[in-house]
Amino acid sequence: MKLYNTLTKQKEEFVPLEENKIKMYVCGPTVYDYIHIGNARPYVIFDTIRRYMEYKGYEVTYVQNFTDVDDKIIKRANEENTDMNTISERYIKEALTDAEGLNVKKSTYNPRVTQEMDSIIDMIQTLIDKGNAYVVDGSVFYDTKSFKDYGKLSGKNIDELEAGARIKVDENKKNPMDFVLWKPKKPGEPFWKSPWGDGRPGWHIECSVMAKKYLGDTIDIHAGGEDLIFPHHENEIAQSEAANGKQFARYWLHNGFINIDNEKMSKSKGNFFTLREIVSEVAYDVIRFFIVSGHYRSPINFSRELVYAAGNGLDRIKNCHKNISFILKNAENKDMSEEEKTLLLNSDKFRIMFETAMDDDFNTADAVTAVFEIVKFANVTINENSSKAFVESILNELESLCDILGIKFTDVQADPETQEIEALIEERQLARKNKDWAKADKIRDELKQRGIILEDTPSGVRWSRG
RNA sequence: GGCGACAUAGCCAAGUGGCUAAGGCGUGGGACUGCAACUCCCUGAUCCCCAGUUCAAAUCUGGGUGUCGCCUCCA
Repeated sequence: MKLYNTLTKQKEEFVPLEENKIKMYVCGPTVYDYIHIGNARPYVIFDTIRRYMEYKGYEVTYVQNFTDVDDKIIKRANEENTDMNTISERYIKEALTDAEGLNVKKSTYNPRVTQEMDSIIDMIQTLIDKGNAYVVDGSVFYDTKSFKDYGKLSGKNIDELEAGARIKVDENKKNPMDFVLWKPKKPGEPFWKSPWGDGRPGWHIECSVMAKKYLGDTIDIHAGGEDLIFPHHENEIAQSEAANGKQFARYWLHNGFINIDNEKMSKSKGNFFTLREIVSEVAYDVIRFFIVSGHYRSPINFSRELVYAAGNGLDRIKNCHKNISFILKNAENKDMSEEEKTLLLNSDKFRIMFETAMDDDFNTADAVTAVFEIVKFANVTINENSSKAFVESILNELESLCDILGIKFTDVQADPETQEIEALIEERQLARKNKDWAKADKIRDELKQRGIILEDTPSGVRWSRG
């Protein structure tokens, strides 16, 4: 398994620290609103990577934080005349709902900044003790000059950064590139007690702390959006490696951005969408399929047209699953024919194709192609005369690979409505037998009004909720 | 200004030296169907431009053009 490591800027063979175990940390959202469409990409991509690693037999400890202390959350709380916790609780819940909708597996841990204050204060104190941080008037700053590897992830040179610094310089800083670890409280804002006075932590320290607490000093994989490379991840390295005296993360993975109609999504451009807004028009699984259809490091463009095209492609996969599931129900329990045995032997190539793609830096676009190849294979080879064992085998293969990509298939469950629908289908079949096309079409149209799609096949009527 | 990414069919998107350049969406034609739907068959590329390296280049090198990102606590 090879993956592209931002730290070394090349694809490397993946070797975990501990055999068969993977410690993975993914930077999570700041919970001041519903997660946006851009947040959906790391959710889906790193979940897919996790699923693939688990499929390969690794035991993955997956940590994704929630940033629940932040200016934006405080601002939102003030706007709604409530407190920060109310806002963050609400949007953590909503983010988890969206994650579930996207079929993202639950994290092993979802730590929150507000619940890790003691550990945060401890690490800041360690940095001060080691001479990597300094206190000025209730603020604590990281001294970037004290960490000789500063810039190794982003490829930036600290002197050039200073020369080109466009940020307004805090006069308390020794150095423009120094960043805040602890900031003093402001009137009306939430605060915690610390040795340097009441205040709250800076943004970067939280991830260093939570990664250490839940995964240890050195972790296998640290992931997030590409915009986090600098300064967030660069600063995490500076904090963790200075405090712990060990390498922080062995592999750094970064996903590319989602653009909207070829433009960067931003509130000022008015092209900012929450996932919830999108989902009112396009299903979660279509969004997920859209995301895995491209390579995770490339930018992808989001537009109505492209998402609908992805939805059509996904329908092709779902139709295949529906069709062969339907055939399986009535398939004869007989020995596989010689032809089927030969075909089945050949079908191994799809799994190999899939794994080859995923082993090469998680090339989900090619993995999707492998799925389409199975779909084609199934559509061509499976029919009403196929043996049960053969159909079952292909179905399992399809489900297994789709599961890694997080594509799930919902069965038509037996419910109170089902009986009625099936009675109507019976009635229509009778009408068709009598060549009463008008009546048959009327029933089909009525069911369609209710979102029920009928399809006549050689082995009976197949129906589904559209 | 500093650092970096990308440019493949109408659209999306793999492929990083070597058979006829994957796959999907869409278009058009055909088969199947009572009509549909699903499905199947057929249909598509001077690989941004120029020069170079090589027996061989979409793939490597140089130059050009174009698009974009980070350097602003935005994934």
